[in-house]
Parts: sequence; structure tokens; C-alpha cells
Amino acid sequence: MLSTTGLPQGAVPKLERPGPLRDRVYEALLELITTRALQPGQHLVENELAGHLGVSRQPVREALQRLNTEGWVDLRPAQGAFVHEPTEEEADQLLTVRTLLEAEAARLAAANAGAAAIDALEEMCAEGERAVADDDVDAAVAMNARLHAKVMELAGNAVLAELAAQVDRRVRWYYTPVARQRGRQSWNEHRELIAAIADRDEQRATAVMRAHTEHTRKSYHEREK
Amino acid sequence: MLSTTGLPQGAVPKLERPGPLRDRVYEALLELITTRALQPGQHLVENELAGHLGVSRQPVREALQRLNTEGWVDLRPAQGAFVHEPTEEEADQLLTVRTLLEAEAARLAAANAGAAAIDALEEMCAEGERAVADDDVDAAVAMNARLHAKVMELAGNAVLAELAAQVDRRVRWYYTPVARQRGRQSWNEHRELIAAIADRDEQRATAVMRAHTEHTRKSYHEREK
DNA sequence: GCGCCGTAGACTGTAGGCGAAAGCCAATTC
DNA sequence: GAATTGGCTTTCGCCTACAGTCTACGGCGC
Repeated sequence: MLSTTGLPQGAVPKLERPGPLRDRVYEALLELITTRALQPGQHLVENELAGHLGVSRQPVREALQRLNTEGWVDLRPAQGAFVHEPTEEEADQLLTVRTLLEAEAARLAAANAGAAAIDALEEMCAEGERAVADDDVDAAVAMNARLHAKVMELAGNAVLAELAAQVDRRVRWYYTPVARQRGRQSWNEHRELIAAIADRDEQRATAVMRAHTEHTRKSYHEREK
Repeated sequence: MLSTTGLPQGAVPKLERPGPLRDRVYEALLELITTRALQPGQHLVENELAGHLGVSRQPVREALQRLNTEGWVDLRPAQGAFVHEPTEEEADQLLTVRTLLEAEAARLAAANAGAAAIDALEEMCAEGERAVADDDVDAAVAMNARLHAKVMELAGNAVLAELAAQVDRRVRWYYTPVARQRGRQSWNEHRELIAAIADRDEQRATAVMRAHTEHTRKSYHEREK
């Protein structure tokens, strides 16, 4: 039996529950790490974090466990948690994997995308270009992330999406201090990508996305001077 | 200063320490899940597991956390842990990703492999073929895993390796009850793969590996009848 | 007899505490 | 003067205890 109450099914506010503390601690710590409030190599003392966040050590421990398996912190036995220190090699390997995952996502998106999806992509692209024109870097970065996420969604592969999300987030972490945005050129490439998807040209979509992410890698390596 | 004691550096047994309890609980649970001693959908009660393993709830919880982030169990809030139930769709998506990762590994291996590595691969391949000839399925499966692991190692990309290890393990879990081995044909494909790597032919290595894992997918979908 | 409400049980989520290992610093010895 | 060793502090790993929440069952009214 469904809905004897007559209430609209989707409109119920769902009674926002606080949810498990560990999750909020996890998000808080991840935020602190990605924003560099906690610097790479820093020793994370459970007691301090717990006190600072107003909770006990237990949720903190569980959050650290998760951060460890996802590669954000290194958990040295009997010594505690340390914010992971990115190396050149690792950054490069992450970029390689990212290229791989994003390219596959583009291919699948090209195979699956409908007209409505194409419109949504182009709308996002336009908004991104507008942000660049306004020199609104934050908005441009956000739009970039949303566009890639949309492509991933269109790919319709949840496993791929989850892996890509993790890798992407870490790539951004490594990459952020270098250069926050490649700017205009990046959005031209987005246009190309959307065109390829709209044409349902899997080959071209893959190639364009690969070139796109490879450009990111290039600009990563051509920094620091 | 190194070694005033005169003890041989490498021969020291390293005093095998028990290591963190949570890790051993993790491995124990993973073993129980992959062997289907704990069936998909089953409710895992922390107290029972703790009592059964002779530890307290805490290490069990931390192990469950990790299993959750790696996709082996689903952690429903305020309700506990349940062994993840594989779906058709998810299995297919995992196989897609696996194909992707393994193919890239093959390409990188072809780019990096030295003569010694090729020899090692061929030795493994020979051993695998021997196992198949002897109808020793367990040995053949183990050898298959080791060979793929070796290719991954040759790729020299730790990030890729870690993702692939996770995905592979889950694929095996889904795939095991169906058919444990495709047998002889699989090892012919391995031979082709090694040949391509030995020739440093990245294109061919990628293609062969892709075909190889795609065959696995095919035989997965052509089951249950 | 049917359905609703209340209560009891069970399990998870969180907190606090105790023992032990690792690291650090100073005193001591060669 | 340098290395070592002993003790001390810090912090983790694990256990125990308590509070909140979900589920299931039995009683009560209709």
C-alpha cells in the first residue's frame, strides 16, 4: 500500500536528521585538509580534533579511518594520523588515472546522452564562459566541476562515477595551489566535448576529453619556475 | 651508523608483530564475505562478530567502516551493517571499469617492461598452463591473479594498481560463483598479451587486454541458464 | 476479527577510561 | 665529546558503559 495519507511523496522535507556524527566529522576534516588549514605532513592528534569539534574521540577515529582508506591521511600504526604528503610521482599517476576515467565517461556519455542532457551541458558551458569573462574564478571552477560531474552522470556508470569523484577531488587538491584555472581555452575544449557528445561520436568524445585532461597535466608540469 | 652488531641485515626475522587488531578483523571479515560464509544481504551484528572473533566491538566497527568505504558492506545508519548485494547492473559497471584499468596497465607495462620482467611473465604463464592441464583450478586461478598483478606492477602506477586491486577483488567475488575459470583459452590470450608487451607494442597490448577482460564479461553474461 | 497504540527488547551511536607502545630528553658512561 | 640508556610524557589502541533509536510483539479498543 502506498501513501494512505495523501501527502505528496516527493515534497516531504524528509525531517532533516543530523545523521551520524562520524560523517560530519569526516566532511569537516576533509574540508580542513582540502583548504590547507591542515597542512600535508601535519600530525593529527585525536584528542585535539575531538576537543576542537566538540565531540569524543570515537567519531574522530572513524572519520580518520575513512580518510585513510581514501588516501587523504596516512595512518601510521601506534603513532597516529598524518595528512598525506603528495609527491610528484603520485600526482602524475593520479592525473593518468583521471584522464583514463574521464575519457571513458565521455565515451559513455556520447553513447547515452539525450537532447535534454545536451541542452543542460551547453547551458553549463555558457555559464562557465560567462564566469570566465567576469573573472569570477570561483564560479568558473565550480562550473567546471559541475560540468564534469554532469558528463559523468550521463555516462550512467555509478562505479566509474565514484572512482572518478575520488580521484578528481584529490587531483584538485594537488593542483589547486598551482593554478586554479586554465581559463578560456579550457571552455573551448568543453564546447568541443559537448559537440562530440551531441554527435554521439564516441571516438571523438574520448579523444577530446583525453586531450582536455592531458592539457591539465601539462600545465601542472609546467609550473614552479 | 649501520649495524655495529654484525647481525646480517636482511636475515632478522623482524619480530612478527600482531599488528593493529582492526586490520586483522578487516581481513577476517573480508575472507568471510568473499568465501560467502557471510551471505549478501546478511545483517552483521557487531556484538556477534566481536564475540565470535574474541575482540571488542571497537575494532569490529572500524573494520566495518573500511569495508563500507570499499563497497563490501552497506552501513545503514542506526541499523547496522549489511553485506552488500551485487546487482546485475553493478557487476556490469565493475567489469567495464576493470577492462579500462587493466587495459591501461597493459599499455604502461608494454612501455616499461624489461627483459627480466618478460621472462617472469612467461614463467607464470607456463605455470598457469600446467595447472590447467592438471585440472588444478585453484592453482590456475591463483596464477591468473598473480599474472595480472605482475602486469599491474610493471605498469609502475601505484594509484592505478590500488584501484585495480579493489575492483578486481570485487569482480572476482561477483564472478566466482558463476564460473571459476574460462580455462585454456584464457591462457592463450595471456600469451598474446605477453608477446605484445615484449614487442613494446602499446596499442596491441591494450587491445589484447581489453579483448581478454571483455571475454570475461561475455562469459559472465552468458551464464545462468 | 482487525487495526492501532504502547511497551519491551535489541542494536547502534557516542562517551569516557585504562593499559601499552613510541618518541624525547637528560643523565651517565666510555 | 659522543653514544647509550634510562625514565618520562604523549598519544594511540582497545575495552566498558550509557544513551538514543529502530523493530517487533502483545494488549486494547473498535
